Amino acid sequence: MNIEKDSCDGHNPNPDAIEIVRNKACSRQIMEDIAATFKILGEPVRISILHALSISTLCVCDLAELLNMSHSAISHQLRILRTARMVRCEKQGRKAFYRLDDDHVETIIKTALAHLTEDGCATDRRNK
Amino acid sequence: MNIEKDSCDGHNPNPDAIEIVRNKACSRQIMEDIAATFKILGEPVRISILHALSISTLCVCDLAELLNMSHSAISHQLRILRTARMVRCEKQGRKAFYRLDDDHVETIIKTALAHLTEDGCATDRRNK
DNA sequence: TTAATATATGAACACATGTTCACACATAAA
DNA sequence: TTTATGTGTGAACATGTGTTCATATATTAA
Repeated sequence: MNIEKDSCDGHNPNPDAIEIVRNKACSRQIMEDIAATFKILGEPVRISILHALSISTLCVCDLAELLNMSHSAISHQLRILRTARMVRCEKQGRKAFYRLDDDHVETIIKTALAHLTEDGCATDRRNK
Repeated sequence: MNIEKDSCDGHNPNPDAIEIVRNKACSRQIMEDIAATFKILGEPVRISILHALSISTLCVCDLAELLNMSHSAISHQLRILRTARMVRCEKQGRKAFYRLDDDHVETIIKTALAHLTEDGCATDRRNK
């Protein structure tokens, strides 16, 4: 099949390579789900919260104290993490104690941390 | 040490739990580096680009064709991925062929994908 | 009951960021 | 050289999002 300039005006994409990728491509929905997960992990505050909760169960005011943030801001972030099923909430009296929902998130974070620290990329990339 | 209401106006954080977390806490810089990595992975377009490049080396117009985006938009995204050392560029003539820089990123994405698909969380979470 | 505590949440604001547009730059063909 | 091709990039715009503020809800103490 001699496709050369069909859909591209002036550009010559490689139809074979494109076909190979198309056949192995995941659905757009999967891509968006993966990205949504990473987007939630893409805020330092949320990473700090998850890291703290991986060490100990904490309530909102513990986290506010630890991260030097307002209770409102912490609560907003916890809501996002709750909706994403990354943390779980258990009420005791008027306090709400949070902990990680499962081990998956911690695994992902540790993988990324290993990626950043093992080969010294963290400092290199900071100076770009 | 009877710390009870020193720095918190009206709230009673648990000083023991906070101390435990503080002792194991990573630096803020590490948190920001981790979050920065995830933030880059937090866009569907970039995930799609990385996924495509994990299958085959591709040039800008291949990616534009595949993802149905403008060459400019693709180029902008590739710049971000280049700066983060997630993709590498090799020029051949007037074309620029891109591929993944190393295996770390692919590993992280596959971990997240496994996390989303293994227990059917992807569909559950979409309906929140 | 009333007052205080602990958390949750909607609105508004400020800021960050992805795409588009225009154009610049580099390379190959004519 | 001129022309076409392939990519890179700055500016502007629109959109998304995190924090603050105010307020609401729920629980405990007095």
